Amino acid sequence: MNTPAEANHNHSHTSEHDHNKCVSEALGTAAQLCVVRGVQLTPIRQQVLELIWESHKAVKAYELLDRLKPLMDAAKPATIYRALDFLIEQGLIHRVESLNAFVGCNSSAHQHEQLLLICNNCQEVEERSAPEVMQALSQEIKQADFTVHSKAIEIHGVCAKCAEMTTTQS
Amino acid sequence: MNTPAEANHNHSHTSEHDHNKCVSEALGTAAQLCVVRGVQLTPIRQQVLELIWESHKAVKAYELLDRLKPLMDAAKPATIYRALDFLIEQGLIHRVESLNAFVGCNSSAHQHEQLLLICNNCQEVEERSAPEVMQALSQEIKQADFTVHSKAIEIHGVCAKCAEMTTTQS
DNA sequence: CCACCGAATGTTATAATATAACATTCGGTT
DNA sequence: AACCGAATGTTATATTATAACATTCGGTGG
Repeated sequence: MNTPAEANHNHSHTSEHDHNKCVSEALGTAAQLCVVRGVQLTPIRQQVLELIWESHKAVKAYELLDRLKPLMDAAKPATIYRALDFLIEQGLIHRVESLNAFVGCNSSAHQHEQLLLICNNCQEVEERSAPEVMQALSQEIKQADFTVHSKAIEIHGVCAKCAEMTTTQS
Repeated sequence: MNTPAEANHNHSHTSEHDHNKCVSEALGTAAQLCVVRGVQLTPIRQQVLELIWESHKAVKAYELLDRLKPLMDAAKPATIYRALDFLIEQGLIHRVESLNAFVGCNSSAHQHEQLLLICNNCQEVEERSAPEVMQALSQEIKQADFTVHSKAIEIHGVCAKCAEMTTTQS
């Protein structure tokens, strides 16, 4: 029932990782978590999650909308934003604040507050749990006598792959 | 020449710090830095910086626009966004990515990449240089073989002052 | 002096992102 | 069958941001 739809993703490292596995794991975990939590991963929500997972790039809401429309004629902005709200609440995706965009979360079951390494060249986002950073951060926040609700740690730059490509090719 | 305009800011800790000093220091430093760098802190830019410094809260672009209009009749969105672009380039303000808003930077002369503690209750933003965090972050980023261009580290929650108020008052 | 240049600003229009508000559907209960 | 709440449908609009071209203005060189 997890749509076959292998398809024509042209993400940059087709050769380097089994993206179908990424997707099926993400969807499988999401389904499990929702059952456990007693919340509904409806067809719309599942579809949006699947669209987000088509790549490891951050995706814009209206880009998702454009991609959803052919599949669901009734899709409107609210359709997307509601699905995104749900997926974020459930920790299944990250909102990338510095891009107003969204990306799948690999570790939705464990934790959701991670470092995001955002490549300005290929747009891919790498999550890192970075325990040392989080530890130092907790210390700092405690010193400031601040009560945390949420964290956004977003690093922009160039990923290893792109750095290599540009130094090699130029 | 640094407008006297003491005025009716109703920021939350009038009694606790000399805000006029904050403002005059910020404007003074900005003026110096711009001279040194050979860039122009024009009247518009200075005015916008001053408006941002009216409080320690993050301010929205269109809110600034509304406040600028009475002072400069020609003000339009582009007026504000251009001034903001300049101030950000010069490190004189921070863009708060998670709020699409802006706040003065206290340490424009030294460094610009800081931790922002954003109070969801009073909207005030505290900058912290957090050297241990930054150190751990550099390590982590190096391990990921990632080349940094910029960092946004934004923590949302409740500041000490607001936490005290709510526990005391309720 | 004046022709020109670049930086800043003025001006109009529109793109891109996001939410509000109310109507409808639909499965599950009473 | 009547009702309920969660999800979705639908229309409208608010909010944030940029594009594109015109104008101003201080300085520089002819």
